Amino acid sequence: MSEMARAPTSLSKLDPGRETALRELDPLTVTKLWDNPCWLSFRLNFIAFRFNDPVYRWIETRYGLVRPEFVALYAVGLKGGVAAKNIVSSSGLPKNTLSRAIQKLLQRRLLKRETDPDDLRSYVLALTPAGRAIFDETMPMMVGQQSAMLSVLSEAEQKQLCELMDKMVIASPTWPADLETEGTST
Amino acid sequence: MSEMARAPTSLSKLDPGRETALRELDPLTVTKLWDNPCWLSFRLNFIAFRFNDPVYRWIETRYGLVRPEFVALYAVGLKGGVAAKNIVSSSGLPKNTLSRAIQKLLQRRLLKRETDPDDLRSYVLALTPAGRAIFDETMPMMVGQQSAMLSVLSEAEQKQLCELMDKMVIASPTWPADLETEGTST
DNA sequence: ACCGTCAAGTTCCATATGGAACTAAACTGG
DNA sequence: CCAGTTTAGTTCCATATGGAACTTGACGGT
Repeated sequence: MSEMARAPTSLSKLDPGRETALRELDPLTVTKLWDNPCWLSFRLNFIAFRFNDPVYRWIETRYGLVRPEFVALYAVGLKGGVAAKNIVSSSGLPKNTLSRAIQKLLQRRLLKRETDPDDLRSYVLALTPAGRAIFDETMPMMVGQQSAMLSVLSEAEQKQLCELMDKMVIASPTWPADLETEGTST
Repeated sequence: MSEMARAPTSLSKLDPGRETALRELDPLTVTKLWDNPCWLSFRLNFIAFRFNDPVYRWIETRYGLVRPEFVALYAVGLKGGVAAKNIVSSSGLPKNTLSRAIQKLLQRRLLKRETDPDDLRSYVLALTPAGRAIFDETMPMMVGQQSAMLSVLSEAEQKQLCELMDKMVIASPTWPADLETEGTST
């Protein structure tokens, strides 16, 4: 009961040089890192937040694009010809939120679309030159932030990290997407 | 210009057995994984979402606790005696959102607090037995989801992943938190 | 001891968000 | 080829969200 599970990396194993850096972190953060049975979730959310927060703030102040809008623009930038449903299922954002985001991008002429001849309910999306310009301008900033965050890892470690996360994403279709009320009894 | 950076793991290197699982993923997801200069961000957000979404839905339907409320409850459960500011800085949620969440938990007698004698502006938080009960019930479910997600990795790989993310979190105080308008010119 | 600055939490308010109902098109099968 | 069901995208509406201003207490210098 009072014996709480720990993350696979316990604090004691880290070289003491790092402990200086630790003083920068809130004590609760330290607990969430090393005295937390849910170590994965915390690390994911923490690191993702440190990327998303500055990046999306920059984009919003610079272009007036709110997060779901930029998600849509970025997705279309990566792969032209996609439909809203693809962006929904790859981003996890609700479809009405994305619908609105796309409307806004259409109004601002950053995106254009035409009905998909194979499915008249659906639209094929593409960036306008103005949209492409934003995509091209934001990319270096995002890559820069990513590099800064990864700079503490060696090349080999970065590759490892990428591969480990790959495996997880690939396995993701097998994960439970709904937890109903199972498990707690017994 | 049309030559786009790729993630450290290119698709071709993966054993073809996995390609079956890939068919489950939206084509745009596949692009975001392997034709995306920002591979880190996408993987982080994707995996985090696959954890957060089912877990928080379960908690909300079962206990009527919304996400920031559970974040607060979980934080106090991990480390009693913390203050709201600690939860703010470890979670990244805005402080007014957490203020409200804590109010709600106080009303529902899941949390109690008393003014910190050392700083009269601040409160020391603790779980009530009812709050502790929820904490104890949710933990196995969360750990279960985590295990399911990690099950594709070997023990050694899980440890690696944890350590790599550790390094990043520890280095996080050195990352830029604000991107101002620098970089894009030259 | 006093004044300016900063920090912890709260309150206000405009707006983003997401569930649910809706429209229109596409499959399904008798 | 016509009901019944599913899917893409939109609209409605109640509510969560987060920026900014505010209150009260701490802290630093003179």
